[in-house]
Amino acid sequence: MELTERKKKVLRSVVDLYIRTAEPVGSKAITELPDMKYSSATIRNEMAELTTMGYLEQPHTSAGRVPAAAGYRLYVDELMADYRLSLDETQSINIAIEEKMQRVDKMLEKVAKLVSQATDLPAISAASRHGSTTVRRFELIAADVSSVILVIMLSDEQVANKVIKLPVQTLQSDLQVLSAVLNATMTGLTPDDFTADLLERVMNAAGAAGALVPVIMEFTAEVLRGHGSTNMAVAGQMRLLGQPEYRDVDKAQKIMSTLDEEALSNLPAIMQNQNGTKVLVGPENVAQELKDTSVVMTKFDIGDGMQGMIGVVGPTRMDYAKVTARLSYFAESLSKMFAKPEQAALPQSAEEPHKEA
Amino acid sequence: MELTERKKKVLRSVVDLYIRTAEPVGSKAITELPDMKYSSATIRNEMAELTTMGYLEQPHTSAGRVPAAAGYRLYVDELMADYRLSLDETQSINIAIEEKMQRVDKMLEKVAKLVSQATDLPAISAASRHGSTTVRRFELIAADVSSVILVIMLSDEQVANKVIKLPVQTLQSDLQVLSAVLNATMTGLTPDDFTADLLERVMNAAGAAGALVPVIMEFTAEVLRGHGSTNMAVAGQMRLLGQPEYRDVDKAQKIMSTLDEEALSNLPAIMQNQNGTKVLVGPENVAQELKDTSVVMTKFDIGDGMQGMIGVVGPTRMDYAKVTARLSYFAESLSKMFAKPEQAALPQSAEEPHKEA
DNA sequence: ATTAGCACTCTTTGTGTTTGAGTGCTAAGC
DNA sequence: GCTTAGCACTCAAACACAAAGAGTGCTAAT
Repeated sequence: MELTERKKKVLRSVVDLYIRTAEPVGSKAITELPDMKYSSATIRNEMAELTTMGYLEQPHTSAGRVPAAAGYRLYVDELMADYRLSLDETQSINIAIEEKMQRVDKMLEKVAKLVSQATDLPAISAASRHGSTTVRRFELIAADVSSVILVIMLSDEQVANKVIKLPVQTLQSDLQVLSAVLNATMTGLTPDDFTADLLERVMNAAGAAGALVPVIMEFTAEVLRGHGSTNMAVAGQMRLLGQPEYRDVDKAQKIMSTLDEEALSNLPAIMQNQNGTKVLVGPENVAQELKDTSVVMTKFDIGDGMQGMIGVVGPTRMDYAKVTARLSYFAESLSKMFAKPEQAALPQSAEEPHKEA
Repeated sequence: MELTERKKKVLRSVVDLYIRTAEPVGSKAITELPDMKYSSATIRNEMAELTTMGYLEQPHTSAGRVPAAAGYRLYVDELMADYRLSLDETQSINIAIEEKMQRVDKMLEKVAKLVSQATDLPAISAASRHGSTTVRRFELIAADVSSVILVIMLSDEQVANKVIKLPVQTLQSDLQVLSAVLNATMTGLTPDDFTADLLERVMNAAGAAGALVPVIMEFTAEVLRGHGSTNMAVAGQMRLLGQPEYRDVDKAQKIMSTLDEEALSNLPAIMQNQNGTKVLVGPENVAQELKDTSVVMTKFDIGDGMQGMIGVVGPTRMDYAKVTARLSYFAESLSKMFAKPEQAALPQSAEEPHKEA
C-alpha cells in the first residue's frame, strides 16, 4: 500500500524533527514548519494513521510521536534529503586523510578515529583480504653471529620480518641451504598446509639449520593468518555519551561493552557482498544488543587485493543524511588515496596540490 | 604534628569504608567495625578533629565524613594494609601475560587491556627508550624487477622494512653500491643528523640508484623517531562508568576525553626517575582535569634498553591497596617475562611450568 | 577520658497536586 | 468530500510540602 504524498511529507517531518530534538514530535510542531499548510487537526489524523500503519510510535498517550523502525527504514530509503557536504567538511576530511599511513592496522586505527571525529559517533573500520595470502619468497639475513633476520615477502607486496636467535653457531652456508629449502617448499602455501608432516619434511631437507624451521613456520603461519583475517579498529566509543539516549549510564555501558567486543566483528562480513552505503536500522541489526541503535557503513578500496570498510554506530535517531554523506565521502577519498601510485622514488614534488572544486 | 594511634585507626577505617561503599561514613558505622572499642561519641570527637586537621571532609552538616586529599595521601603512605593477591589472581595474571607478544605497540595495547581488566579501571601502558636508537645496518633485497625491499636493522635488535617501488629499471649492481653507501654513511646516526646536506652527499655517492635515497632517508628517520618516542596505549575507558562517582554522564565524559587525549602523555615522563609504585592522589595530579581522580602507576623492564610503564586512572576513592598490589605484580611478571631469553630455536620444551607458591 | 543523651541540621524519600503538552473525537465550515 | 476549530481527556513531568532518617555537636553524667 503506497503512502500519499502528504503522509510521506508528514513522516519525513516527524523523523527530521525527532533527529534534531530527540524529543517526541507533536502535531503542533509539525504545523509550525514552513510550507506545512494544514492545521494541527489534519496532521493529527495523518499521524494517527501513520501510527496504525506502523511507521510511528507513541511512547504514551499524551506524548508526541516517535518514528518506529519501519518509519526510519522508509526515511533512509526514500524520504531523506541529500545532505550536501560543505567545503569545510570536505576539506577537513581531505586534510585528515592525506597524512601518510603506514601499516594497515595503524591506518585502520587512524581512519576509525577520523570517522568518529567527523560524525561525532563511535566508528569502526576494518580491512579484509579478498583471497588468501601466501608467501612469495623467504630471505635470511645474518644479523650477527648469534642471530639471523627472517624476511618474508608476501603475495600481496607486504613484507614481514622477525629476528631469530641462533641456538648454536650456524654457518652462512647452512643458512643458504635453509633459505633455498624454504623457498622451494613453503612458498605459495596457506597456513592450513603447514602440517606436522610438512614440518618434518622441511626440517630433514634443511639439515644443519633445521632447528630454525619450527620457529620460522610458526611465525609464517602467524603472519599469513594475520593477513588473511579481518583486521579492525574501533574508536570514539565515548562519543555515545554525547547522545541524549545514552544519558542513562547503564544503557551506555551496555552498548559500550558490545562495541568493544566481537559483536561488531560480523559487520565487515555483512558488507562483503554489498555495495554502496548500507544502513541497518535498529532491530535489523546483527546483535540483539544493538537493537536500539543503528549502523551505517560503507566500503572503500585499499588496493593490493584488500577491501576496507568504515562504519558508525549510533542511536536509531541519528542524522542519517549527514552521516551517510560524510561516510561516503570518506570512503571515496580513501579509495582515491589508495589508488594513487605509491609516492615512490620520484626525486622531488613531494607536495601535490589537493584542491578540488 | 603526629597523629595519635587512635586517630590513625579511625582515619584508616573511614577510608577503608568509603572505598568500599562510596558513601560518606558516619561515626556509627565506625563503631560497628570489629575491634573498635569506643562509642560513637568518641569517634565523633576524633572525626571532628581529623576534619579540622584536613584529613577528612564533610559534604554537608548532617552527612558522614569523606576522606580529603590529605587523608588519602596519609592512607596510601602509611595506613593501608598490604593486599595479598590470591592464587587465583596471580594465576589469571600469569596466564594473561604468557601469550606471546609481538610488536611493542601491540604488546602495549594488550598489556593495557589486561591491566584494565585486572583492576576494572581504565589503564594506560607506555614504553620508552633510554637512549636513542640508531641504524646498525641497511640491507636491500630485490623483490622483483620493479621493487626492492629495504630492511633496516636497528641498534636495539629490532628490524623494520619497507617496499620501495623503483622508478626505473635499476641494476642489481647499483643496489649493491647504494647498500654499501648507506651502510657507510647512515649507520649510527640519530634522526637529527639527517640533514639536507647529508641527503645530498649520500645521493651523490650512491650514483645510479641515488633516486631512492630520499625515500630511504625519510623512512629511516620515521622509524628511528617512532622507536625513540614514547609509545603508549589506553584501554578500558568505559570502565569508569562502572564507578558510582561517574554516574553523572557529564563528569564521565569530561574525564573520558581527557583520557583519550595527551594529558596522559606526561605520565610516563613522571615515572622516568621514579622507582616502585607511585600514587598520585587527586589534586597532586598533572592535569587539572584529573583533580578528582587518582593515578597509580609503576614501571617494568622490557629489556633491549626499553622501559615500560603501566598505570590506572580511577576515582580518588579507589581501592589503592588492591590496585597497587595488582599493578606491582603485573609489572613484576612482565619484567620477568621480558627477561626470559627469547623463546628461540630450542627444538622442543615450548611449554614451561609457571607455578609459584 | 569516655559516653549517653538530646536538640538541631539537612538530605532523602514519599505523596499528593498542579501543570501542560498532546491526543482523539465530534461537529461545524469550506 | 476534506479540512479545521473546539473540547474533554490522559498522563508524564514538575512542584510543593511533609515526614523520615542519618549524622552531627554539645552538654552533662560516669
